[in-house]
Amino acid sequence: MGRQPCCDKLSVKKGPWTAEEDKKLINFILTNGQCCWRAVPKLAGLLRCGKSCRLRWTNYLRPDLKRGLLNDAEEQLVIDLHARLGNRWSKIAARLPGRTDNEIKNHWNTHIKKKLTKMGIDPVTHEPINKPCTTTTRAFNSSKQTPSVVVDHQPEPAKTEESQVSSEENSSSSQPENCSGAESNNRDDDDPLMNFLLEKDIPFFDDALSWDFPATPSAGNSINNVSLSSWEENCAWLLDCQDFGVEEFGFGCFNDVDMGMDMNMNMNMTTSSNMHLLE
DNA sequence: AACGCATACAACCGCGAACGT
DNA sequence: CACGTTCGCGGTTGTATGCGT
Repeated sequence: MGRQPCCDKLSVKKGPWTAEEDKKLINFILTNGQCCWRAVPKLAGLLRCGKSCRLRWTNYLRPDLKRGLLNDAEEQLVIDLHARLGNRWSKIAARLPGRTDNEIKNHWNTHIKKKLTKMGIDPVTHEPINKPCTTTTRAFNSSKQTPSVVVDHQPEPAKTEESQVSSEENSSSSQPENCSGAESNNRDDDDPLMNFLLEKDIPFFDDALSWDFPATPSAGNSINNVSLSSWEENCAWLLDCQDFGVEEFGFGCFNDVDMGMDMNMNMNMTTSSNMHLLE
């Protein structure tokens, strides 16, 4: 039947987004909400394809994104989850509030892979390097850096792995790259912490405290000095948003609580790329 | 200062799943 | 149930920036 191109390639702009485009997209999404990405560019007056708009929004412009490098807790969590889920970045990202799959994927490829390799651990299989691939697979114990051995009892995909994750995520054809597809069997059911983590879509690591509506901006900073590097900048960003209609942006949720502390959480758009919005 | 290489990350592409008709 | 459309995901690429020589 042939796939219809997601957009008319000829009339679509590609490459880095400009501040103007960002403004248009933010303005549109916050005014109208996320609906039918295919229609967004037209309605927002952008010469981009819907796909590109969605990506830009979800990976970069969403106000609830954290910015900055993953902290140790997050990084360890990514490793743990990767050991269990493989390259299912979206699933991993779902456990890290404010982080995107793209961000985690990039961080994995640029930082964690190397780190694990240095530690003598194969970042793909999470097994010690130079160890031949066997039916025994390793997974990180959730609370420790050292890998814990989990015996792969049999090749048949055991349905005993943790319930939700397995049923939901094993349906994916993309098994982790672990040898002989053993990944699906290395979910240590006995690990209550990981079971909990994988069952709940709620923040649980230390840094998630920053999502608990810190009482004051300073309190927020003390909790999360990665993402809250510049509260003033966040304020400035939001104020700038007002210039192009943030009143209608639909941040109604912010009315309930102190604006400043909410921006700590939701407006962590402090990278230089975002700051171009201030210009 | 200039060049080349390495690194980090934003963005693109293609595929498959989900959904609607 | 078949087909078409849209969306989301994961892999990959392109480019800006940093660093060493």
